[in-house]
Amino acid sequence: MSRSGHGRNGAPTIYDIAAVAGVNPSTVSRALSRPERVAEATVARVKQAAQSLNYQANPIARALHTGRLQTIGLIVADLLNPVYFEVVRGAQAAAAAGNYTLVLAQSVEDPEAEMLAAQRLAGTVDGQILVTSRLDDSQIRELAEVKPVVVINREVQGVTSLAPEVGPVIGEALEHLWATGQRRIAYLPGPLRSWANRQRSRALAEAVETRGMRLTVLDTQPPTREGGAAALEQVLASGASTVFAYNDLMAIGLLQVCARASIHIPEQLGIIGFDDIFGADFTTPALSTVRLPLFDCGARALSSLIHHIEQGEPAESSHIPGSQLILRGSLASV
Amino acid sequence: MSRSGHGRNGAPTIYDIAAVAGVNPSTVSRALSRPERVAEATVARVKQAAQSLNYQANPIARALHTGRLQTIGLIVADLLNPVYFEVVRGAQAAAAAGNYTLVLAQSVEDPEAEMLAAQRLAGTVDGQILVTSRLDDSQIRELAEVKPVVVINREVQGVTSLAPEVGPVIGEALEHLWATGQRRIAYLPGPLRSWANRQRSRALAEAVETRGMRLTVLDTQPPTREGGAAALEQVLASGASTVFAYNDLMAIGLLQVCARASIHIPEQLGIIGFDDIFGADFTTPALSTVRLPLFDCGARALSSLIHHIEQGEPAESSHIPGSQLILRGSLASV
DNA sequence: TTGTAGGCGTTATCAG
DNA sequence: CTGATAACGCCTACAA
Repeated sequence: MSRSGHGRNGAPTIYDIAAVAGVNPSTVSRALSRPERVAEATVARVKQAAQSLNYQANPIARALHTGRLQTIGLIVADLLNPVYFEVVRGAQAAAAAGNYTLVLAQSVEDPEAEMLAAQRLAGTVDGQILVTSRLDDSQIRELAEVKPVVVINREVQGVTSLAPEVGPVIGEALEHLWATGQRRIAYLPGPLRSWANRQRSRALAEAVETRGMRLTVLDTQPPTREGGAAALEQVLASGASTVFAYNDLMAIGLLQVCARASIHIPEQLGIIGFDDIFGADFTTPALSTVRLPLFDCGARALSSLIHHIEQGEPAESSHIPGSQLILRGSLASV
Repeated sequence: MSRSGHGRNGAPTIYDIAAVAGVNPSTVSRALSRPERVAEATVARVKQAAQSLNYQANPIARALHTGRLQTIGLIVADLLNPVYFEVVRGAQAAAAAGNYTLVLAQSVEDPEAEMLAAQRLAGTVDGQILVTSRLDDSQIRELAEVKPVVVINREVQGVTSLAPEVGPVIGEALEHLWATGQRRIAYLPGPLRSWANRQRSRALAEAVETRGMRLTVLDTQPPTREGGAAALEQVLASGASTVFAYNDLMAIGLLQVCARASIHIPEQLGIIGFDDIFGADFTTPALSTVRLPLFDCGARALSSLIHHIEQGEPAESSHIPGSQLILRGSLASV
């Protein structure tokens, strides 16, 4: 049977190489993937032939057998949100290093779309990373039963969970505020159902308490500039001298509305956000913020996943250190 | 031969469905992919069985035969550059709509890395999109011979090329400048080898000429904030009253260094950039800029690619309309 | 060390 | 309309 003669797409196959090198196709396969089990001379001839034909192994055919395509799916809620891009970059870097390819999908902030995307992806990838997932714990576990899964910015029992560590850096921020005479803090929350919001809110409450400062938790707002701007009135009413916003977008919205209302930052009101998004230092004054180790989260998620895929056992959950307090003009300096 | 009994990974196959539904596996395949060629009753039974087994077709096995994995590769030079966000989003949206999955890769601004990524990807994807590619025309054509390719922000003979249209909007910008009394314009170029830089530079020169204004082309600078800041001296020396920067990053760098030098924007110097990147309106004054239809470019690239893949013939190259002049505080108003 | 002979899960061709 | 059966390209026992 002539199995040779180029595949559908015209690409050469191991059969073509076999013909050129004068050996059996299976020998070609071996020579290429396990050269130590083939005579040196044969390996040389095969490699030569492969080179001359410009051979590239067909990953799909390989995957059909091994079950692995060397791809990892990354699902983020919203590609527009610059916060996620550092995660993507970190993951991309680690993927390239481990010889994996990243497959990107977007959930559009919609749990159903996210589940759909995840299930579709599950067939094509060797593992998945969910960033700030909107899914239920049970849905996530369901996905994790099929293929290895790592979640970022979330904690799910039984699934490798990675999140930036925020306790220490929030403590550091409060030390700074204390040193500059601030005693009354307000927290402007984001989506109450968000795990990150709860994490930040809780850590802040704790840190404030241990220092004997006063915390006012404002009403929740959408995690956007508009949301931040909308909070102005309540911020002023709270009597707080510094506002911690759930994220930089809200902080910037608040900062800009203050400028329009001629409220001086940081003299009359200090503002600090989370994320250190791109552009956080474009504002006047530049925004102080907590920079999270998002690149590391992405990279770590990937290596955890690769570990799981290749070793067969899930990696441990952990809090990723490396959060930094970024002091800029929106907070008074010592 | 018992072909049934769940695949390697435990997932049910068409053999399992066949057993449950009491038909031949090939009938299952047909009932699922071409129901019109199978008796209604049979289709119903098969679908029922599939549902009850929670069957999901294995895309890899399908791809082995059809040669298509329903995936499209997107290679960008640098994921950190927010300019690309919109392209990615547009592509992602169109991909989802066309039932394709986006595979993302990064070239790290390095032609060799880009070629490597493209070649690796070529095996797994049905087509590729190169954004602001650093490759030679010949290398791109080489890739295009294997799988369909679309390039964005570039023009390559023989390959579908998509780029934002900039002529009209630059004309519009100059009308505005003219109306506010500006006559002497400077252009602060980005990388001279960049196709986008040449496109912008040429369109600007043409538009200035037809209006009898004066254009000074400054020395090239890196396309970063630092590059923009570094140009200050030359900007002042040029005597221009308005600077067109190659991109927003440079424009913002220039704007910020002006603030430090107490040069009033826009009274003493008008500044306008390209891209309308995230954060362009965070500055004081907010940056005027030319917003490019990047989302559309991404979406269009995808539909062109899908057309090519499914119809077998390449789509036409075109300039994508929809560029907008965004007037903010960094230019004087009429 | 190398060749033979399946098998991976699906689709497509060809009879029946 | 449905059932065999042969690819798709690669991998891997097993046999030689």
